[in-house]
Amino acid sequence: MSVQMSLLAILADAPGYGLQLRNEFETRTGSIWSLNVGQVYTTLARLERDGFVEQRDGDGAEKLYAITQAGNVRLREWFAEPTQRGAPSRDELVLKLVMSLGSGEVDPRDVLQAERKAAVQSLQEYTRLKRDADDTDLGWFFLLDSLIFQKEARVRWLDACEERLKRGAARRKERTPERETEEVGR
Amino acid sequence: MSVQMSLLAILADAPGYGLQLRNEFETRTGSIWSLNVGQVYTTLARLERDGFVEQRDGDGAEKLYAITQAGNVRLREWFAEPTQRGAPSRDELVLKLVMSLGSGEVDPRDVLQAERKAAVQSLQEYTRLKRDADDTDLGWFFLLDSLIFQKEARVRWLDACEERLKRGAARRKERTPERETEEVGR
DNA sequence: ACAGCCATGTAACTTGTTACATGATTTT
DNA sequence: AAAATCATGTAACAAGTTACATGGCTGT
Repeated sequence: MSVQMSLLAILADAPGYGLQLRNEFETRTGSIWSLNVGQVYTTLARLERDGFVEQRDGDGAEKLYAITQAGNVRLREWFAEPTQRGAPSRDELVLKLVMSLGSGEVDPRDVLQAERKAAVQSLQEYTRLKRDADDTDLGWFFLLDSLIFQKEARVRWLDACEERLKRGAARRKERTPERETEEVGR
Repeated sequence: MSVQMSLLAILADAPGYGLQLRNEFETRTGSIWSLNVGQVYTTLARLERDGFVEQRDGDGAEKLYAITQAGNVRLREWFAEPTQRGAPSRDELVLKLVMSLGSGEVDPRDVLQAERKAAVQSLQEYTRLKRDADDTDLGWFFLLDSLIFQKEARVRWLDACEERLKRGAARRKERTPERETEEVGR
């Protein structure tokens, strides 16, 4: 949905053709969310199928696309409705952790640690990007901030989980202290 | 990928059949991430195609599925690798905001506010769920915490964006104060 | 007999995604 | 002329998702 609506939003500003749209998309998102050119064409075809865009005669060989009335309505809807109403979308990391709790297959603490390492690393990367960012590019700034906020929250959550696991282990240890270092082979 | 790996993780604990897997999935995730039964079967078929699970003779009419050697390897890989390496995945809300900045079509502040309202609402919902949660169910607890942490971060981010927009508008107002309430019709 | 649940399955569709083919124009 | 770049497009696939069909078994 996101790609479709993004292209629609770009077309709402001005008609355009394939490559132009790709470039505009990458410009607006600071190239952190890249978009395969081919996908622009497949997406445009699907938007046309649904009546949200239409072709116009281009100056040269380019095929101009323009947003339709229905497309504008849809776009306004998209802007107005809050994201992700209903059930929250599945979160791969949380799923991983929850699944690792189920059995003795994998130590959940390993999952937490691997993820924490990677999270801190990308957090540094984002912070560096922000330091070098152009202050006047609001979109880029917002995007980076969002990445940073989310990653920070993730790191804090990882720490909270680890803390709780530790407390749980300690409590279990009080009762059955002799089996702590047991390891299942293979 | 997540659904496949989740089923694989469940099968790693014990062989099982379709409905059983669905139920186990929903039990582990506290039913907040529901799973259509049909999807279990399509996913199992794809896992079998890839050699990660195999069928066994069930007691009655049920078709038992079990994880294979290759499946176990894949699963361990999944647990070990941090989520989402490479480019961060596209974030619909951020995309929405960035796209709303591009033109005069939509006021970004409207986007922020619609989202903030919805975010605070679900945050309350999650907090209520956490209050009523069973303390001994670690997975459910982690899951809820993750939702809460992420939503809190989102709200803070929304506020930061709004703040920055306000500052930007004020600065613009200093220079061209007379055009503040302009609105493009249609 | 029939309502209801357990259990399996599948056809059909969506969005995202890429690898590849094709031709035109421009640069070196 | 060869290499690079612009521009369009398509075939093919993955993963998620659901609506619907089918059959068996159980309790009333």
